[in-house]
Amino acid sequence: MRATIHDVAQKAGVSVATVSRVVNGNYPVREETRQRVNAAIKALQYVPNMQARELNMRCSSSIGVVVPGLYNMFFAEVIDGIEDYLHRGSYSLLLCCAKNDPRQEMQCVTDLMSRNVSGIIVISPNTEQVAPAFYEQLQQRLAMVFINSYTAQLPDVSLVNDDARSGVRQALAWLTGHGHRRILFVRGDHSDSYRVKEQAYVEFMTENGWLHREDIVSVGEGNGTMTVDHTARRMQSVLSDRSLTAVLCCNDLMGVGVLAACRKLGIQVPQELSVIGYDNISLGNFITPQLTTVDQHMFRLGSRAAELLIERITTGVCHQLLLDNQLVLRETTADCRRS
Amino acid sequence: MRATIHDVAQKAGVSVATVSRVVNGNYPVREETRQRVNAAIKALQYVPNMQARELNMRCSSSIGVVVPGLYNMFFAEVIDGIEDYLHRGSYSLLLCCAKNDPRQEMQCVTDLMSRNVSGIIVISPNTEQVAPAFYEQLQQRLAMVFINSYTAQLPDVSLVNDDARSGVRQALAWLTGHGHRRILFVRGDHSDSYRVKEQAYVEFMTENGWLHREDIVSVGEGNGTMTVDHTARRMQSVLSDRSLTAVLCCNDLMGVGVLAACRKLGIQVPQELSVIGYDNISLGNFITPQLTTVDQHMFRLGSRAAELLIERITTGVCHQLLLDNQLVLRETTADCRRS
DNA sequence: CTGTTAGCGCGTTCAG
DNA sequence: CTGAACGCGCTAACAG
Repeated sequence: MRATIHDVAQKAGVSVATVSRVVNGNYPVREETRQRVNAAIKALQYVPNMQARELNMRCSSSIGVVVPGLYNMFFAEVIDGIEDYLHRGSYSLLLCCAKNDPRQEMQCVTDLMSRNVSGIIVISPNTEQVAPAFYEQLQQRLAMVFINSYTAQLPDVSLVNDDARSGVRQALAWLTGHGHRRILFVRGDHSDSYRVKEQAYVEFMTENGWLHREDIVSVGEGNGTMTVDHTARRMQSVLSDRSLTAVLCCNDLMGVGVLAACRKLGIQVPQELSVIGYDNISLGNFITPQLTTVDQHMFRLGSRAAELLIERITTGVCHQLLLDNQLVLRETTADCRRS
Repeated sequence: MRATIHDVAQKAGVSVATVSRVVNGNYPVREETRQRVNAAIKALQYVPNMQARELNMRCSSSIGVVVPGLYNMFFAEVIDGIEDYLHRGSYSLLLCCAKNDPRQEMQCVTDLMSRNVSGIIVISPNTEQVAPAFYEQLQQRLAMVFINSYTAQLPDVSLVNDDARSGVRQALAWLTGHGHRRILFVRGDHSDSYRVKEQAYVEFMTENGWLHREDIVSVGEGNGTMTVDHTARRMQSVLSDRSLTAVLCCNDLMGVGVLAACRKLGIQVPQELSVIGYDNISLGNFITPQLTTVDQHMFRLGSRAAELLIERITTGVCHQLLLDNQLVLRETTADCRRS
């Protein structure tokens, strides 16, 4: 079937060691021999078997990435960043979808481990739901980086986090600075990041004495095919409370859902209601009115995570990064018209 | 570091062969021995090394997927379908982004090959631009499936194609059936699928004597971050030709770009101009007016491709599938108001 | 400069 | 039912 190093050696009339040397270029080889070997390689279309090489060298150049799903463009953009960085270091990327299910998330990680990846990046891990001991056991045996995980105190896991608290506060500061007081907070289930954002929301609103517990609603699954529709449907009843003048959503999919509901209910955005999303996926740019949102710089989130993973693999050092974000004002926000 | 089969054997006081047998459950092992082995496995947190196993068994349970990029949700949804199918068969997915560049596409394929994948799925391959011999050489040595490739006559490569000709004809039939005659065709560069769609367009328009060669324009890169903006900018001049009454785009990103241009130019959609996209990514549902488009059933495209790849790997048989698609009428299409 | 050899971790004969 | 030995394709000493 596929040519091996032996075939090449035989064809070139040299030993396997010599072939290995010209392939890897790590030891001197006489020019003429090199030529012969290269000719044989070309003739046989020889491609080195990494699997064998890595088995021998006790290392692996593939790394695993676990995502809840690909439906939310957020994940695609983060993966893009990861892939871009890894590719430069000639690592390769093993992708695994956890389907927003903690059980499958663990399964993915073990799968990946058995495939001998040298490290794993988990995007938005469900550390709350996953058996608490699970990641704790693993952290010493496997290099891991979590993106947007806010639960675990795992000293041997690197973290790359969007500064969700700051993002939420920026959004709320803008809204309250423009007169809004009753601000609906829209979150989803099963992700640590929703919890952290809610915390930040509660904190901010409490500080100012504006908290209404009933202004916090969940729309269920926040990253699925149905998120926009579910949100839109859920909002139809919620938004009938016309004392609300603004909405802050945990991601842009929900933001789009809110806008859809407004259209159906005849609520003018931003005149009657301001809406802010979170993430800044391109979608927000394409809709009308364009969605005001908090930019997470998803590509950077991914590439920094890849960077940290490689560092953790090669040096053992790990870091906790808190990346800044930025409120992007577009067309769904305006002064509060009511008092 | 990681426990090996030897460590387990030693701890359990048996031979490596026995451990292998209880792990794989393919040979009889005395119940008591099995228990001892399992205990050792648990104690050592032993995870079999697939890499070694597969090297030994001359097989591989990972398959490669090459995509031009992840920016267009089309690819994410196709990958979703692939991953879903593969996961059931406990295959795993090695992802590689070709960045819309034929050179990198070849690089990706060789990379993946050296990682010993047992097969590769290439989504929207650049068969035109890739060195023609490249895939031809490979087809016997590696199981391959192309998704939406319309060029190559490669007998050993399975194909899963959207019936682009039919999709384009459905769209044009609807438009012309509703009075439209001057229909702009918007395509991008560097993808075989654009060429095929253009062909179908030319064919259809010629049949009816309505072809204007100048009604075919390219917006450059069709799957990038900038596609929507580029399209929008390009359209500003193109759409000044007010004898055009409809636009057919090669994908939804371009469709959204056209809508953006219309908004800027004050062109009423669909009253003054009908717009049809292609793919049916969720985006089209979220914008206003909602985009009429041709649904490619992307998830199915992916899962069928995975299915064919597994079949090709296990039985050697390959197929060429032409999947049907469906015009989805939404809010960007209407009767032609001009004569 | 080059060839020989010993594993990397594992599954699988073949003997017991 | 179990163990010893071989080899998957490759790299890294060690000899020449």
